[in-house]
Amino acid sequence: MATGTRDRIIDAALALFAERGVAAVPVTAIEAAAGLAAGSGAFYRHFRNKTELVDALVDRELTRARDRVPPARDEADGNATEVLTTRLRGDLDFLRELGPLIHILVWERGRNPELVERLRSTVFEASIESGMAEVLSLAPTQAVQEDPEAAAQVMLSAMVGFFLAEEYYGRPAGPVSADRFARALAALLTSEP
Amino acid sequence: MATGTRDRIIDAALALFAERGVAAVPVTAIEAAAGLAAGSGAFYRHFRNKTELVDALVDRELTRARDRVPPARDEADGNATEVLTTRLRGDLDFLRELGPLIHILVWERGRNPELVERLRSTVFEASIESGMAEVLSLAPTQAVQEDPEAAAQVMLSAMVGFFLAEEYYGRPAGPVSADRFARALAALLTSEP
DNA sequence: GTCTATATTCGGATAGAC
DNA sequence: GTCTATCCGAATATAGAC
Repeated sequence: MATGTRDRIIDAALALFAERGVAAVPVTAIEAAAGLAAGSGAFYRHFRNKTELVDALVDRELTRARDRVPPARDEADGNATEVLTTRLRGDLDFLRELGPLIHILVWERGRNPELVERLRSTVFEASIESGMAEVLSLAPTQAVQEDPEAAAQVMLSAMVGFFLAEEYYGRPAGPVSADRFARALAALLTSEP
Repeated sequence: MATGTRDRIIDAALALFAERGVAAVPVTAIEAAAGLAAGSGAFYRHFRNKTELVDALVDRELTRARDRVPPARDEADGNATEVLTTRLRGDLDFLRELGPLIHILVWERGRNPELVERLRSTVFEASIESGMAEVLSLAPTQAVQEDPEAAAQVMLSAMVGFFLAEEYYGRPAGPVSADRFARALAALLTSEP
């Protein structure tokens, strides 16, 4: 049950941090959400302090993100635009899974630079790289081939921007649904002169 | 000098909030940064409390953003891709000016829903609308014409995503500079089948 | 309007019983 | 491992002199 409590604390903290921010969540609130008595020091039997909890939490979630199996691709359907649209929708779902971690990054930036750097090098650079391969194989248009790396970053940036707008404003932020958005982005990437 | 101090407090708070987050900045630090004695209650002669300061600050910055004169356009140079590239670089500079306000939005979300809604309806919707007009006049390609609203949101999302990556990771986040990014996005939007 | 000083509340963290 | 009780430091906010 010892390890069980530790994980329950991490789960509770993840939800609270994503919602309110790390600094704004007192340890007492974490204890309460984890089923411990608020104000008892029970938390401190599992973590030296709040900082150590954040580190452990990020470790766990980053590992989960890395080990996530990409969903199987239906390679055999439709034209390039359709295939890319489907992939982009899947990527948006992945971003949503990553959401809490992203929010914590946002709140911890400045206070925890090496956390930020880990996320950047682990997730961001890998996304650019795989995005570049994806876009080159599915949308080898002239605009893409001129600078595939930049095209991949446009794709990634658009996805992240849309996701964040959806998260920070009540969803949907604008008149465009996730479906329409993915389709428009795919169409732009695959439109051949 | 009374109003002068009030504005100095807002200036100081804007910088501190953008850097560390609202919750993490004590009133004493704002006083110090505004040239008042830290720990003196001098702050409270100008604002009832920190919440009221945040409201006043957002009011001021939102008004500034609304009243900002868009930089004059050199209408007469180059092809559509070049013109759009230049515009996008200008928009990125505008986003950088808006940066502190965006960071505060990010930190206050959840604690201050009507602030978020004001920013969404004031800035976000206006950006979609003007972006749609822009993209239709400069890049009336087939992909854009099929769903101009979605294309505008792709453009806006990509800009915001790039800007945030630049801000939250040390700049530049990836191997792609702002110039390369703007050019690639413009090329994608204007590439005609 | 700004200062010194202070009352108060709250969050972080520890001690020791069970 | 979790509880009750408690200490300490930091942050909000006020009182009253200048």
